[in-house]
Amino acid sequence: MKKTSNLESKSYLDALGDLFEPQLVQEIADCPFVSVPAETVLRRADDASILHTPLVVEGSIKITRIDESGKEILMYFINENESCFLSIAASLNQNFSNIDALRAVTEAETKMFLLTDKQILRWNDQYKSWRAFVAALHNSRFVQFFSIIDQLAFKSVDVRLLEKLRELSRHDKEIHLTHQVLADYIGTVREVVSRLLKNLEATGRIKLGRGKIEVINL
Amino acid sequence: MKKTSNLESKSYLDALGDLFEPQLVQEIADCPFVSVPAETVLRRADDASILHTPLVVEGSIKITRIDESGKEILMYFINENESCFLSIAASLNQNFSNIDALRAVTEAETKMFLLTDKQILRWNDQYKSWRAFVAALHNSRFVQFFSIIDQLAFKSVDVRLLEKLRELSRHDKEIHLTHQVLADYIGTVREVVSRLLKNLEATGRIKLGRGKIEVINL
DNA sequence: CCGCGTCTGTGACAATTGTCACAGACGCGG
DNA sequence: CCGCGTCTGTGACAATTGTCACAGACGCGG
Repeated sequence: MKKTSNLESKSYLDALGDLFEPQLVQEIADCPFVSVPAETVLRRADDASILHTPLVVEGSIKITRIDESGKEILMYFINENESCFLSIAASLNQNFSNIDALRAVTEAETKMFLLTDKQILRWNDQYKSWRAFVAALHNSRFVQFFSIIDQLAFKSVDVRLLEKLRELSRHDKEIHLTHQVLADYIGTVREVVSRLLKNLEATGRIKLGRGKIEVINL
Repeated sequence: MKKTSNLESKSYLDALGDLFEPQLVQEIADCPFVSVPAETVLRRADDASILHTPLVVEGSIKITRIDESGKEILMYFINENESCFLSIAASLNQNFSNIDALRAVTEAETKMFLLTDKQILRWNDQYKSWRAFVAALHNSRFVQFFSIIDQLAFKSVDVRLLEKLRELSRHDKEIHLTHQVLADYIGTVREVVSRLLKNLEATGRIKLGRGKIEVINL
């Protein structure tokens, strides 16, 4: 985690101007700005301490839930111009019941401002744009959680995999993920994913390579 | 749905005084106050329209999610001094992506004030106590959603049933629910619940009756 | 171009969970 | 106290999903 120059953060602040009042952008400018390499573990599953709330301006952070046995499932990503709704919730609620067993890892090189509890609490009273930002963030997460619950409660593993592949292939027909990661995304095990993918390949709907899946027609 | 007298709502307003500023309580007092009998369907799964946001002061509303095939799973309850986080979210976000396939049914006779979008939007800017209320509501739902996802992703049906029984028996050792309702709570089918309950009875951990389960030792 | 860590493939199998089809028990309401 | 709707019990079975064990392929880094 390296602190970078004020100069570098400048362009990101311009982009934040679309979200926040100038005065709030100014306050954000005074926050620590850090850049974190890809694949950095920001929070281990067994470590409930978060010191700062990240406001991500480039890259993304993958948040997964892990149970005692080590089984894992994807919860959501914190993308550009998003923040961590959980640490915001913790900041706004003194008696917040903390959620643990969450793991946070950067997907790519990720740049973010670090906010403190005090700031978040004050901004929530002071800035309408901040409240709108938090409300939108909550919405986005709620929608995702509904979707996860739907998938787990109602869809079989093969459908979950299919829909995940469709989602992933929306931007790029070539998906660069291992079967293990894909299994964690949908809450199953690698062997099952390998088998199902092999089926899809046999029917010509995808093409498999090491560490990648080429989507033909799903 | 019958409108009741201002007199009846009075005592509930006193209780709301613990949550909200006097001025906000006054505003709530001017909202329509209704009483709804038990087992009333407030919102069908296929009906996405909600006209008002309820602020429940007595009773509770069960919110379940239903998929196309009719399979159902319990999401959460709106209890006393709680509101519907989804319709609040919809009120606060013009571009809110609406969640459908949700069903709302009163569990008992339920009394509530009905709030409008406009009020919720204004209160959010105007009253700190309202913002705290909404934040606490969101927290509570997020915690519940995490728990549901955990259960579905990591726990087998028998464990889910066991934990649900433990939860339900916390207040009363006699649980008054049918196997079907219990199955919907944990996202499985009646036959499975019947079988698992029979096993628990065989090992002397519960006692079964028609429409009730007596918890001995779980 | 060798070696080794990672990733993928696959068979055999077990366990879990859901489906179907029915029987019978319960108890409310007349 | 009869009838009927609802609730529960259960067997037989199928399908899905996960487990284990292992083989082999890939490709990076020296």
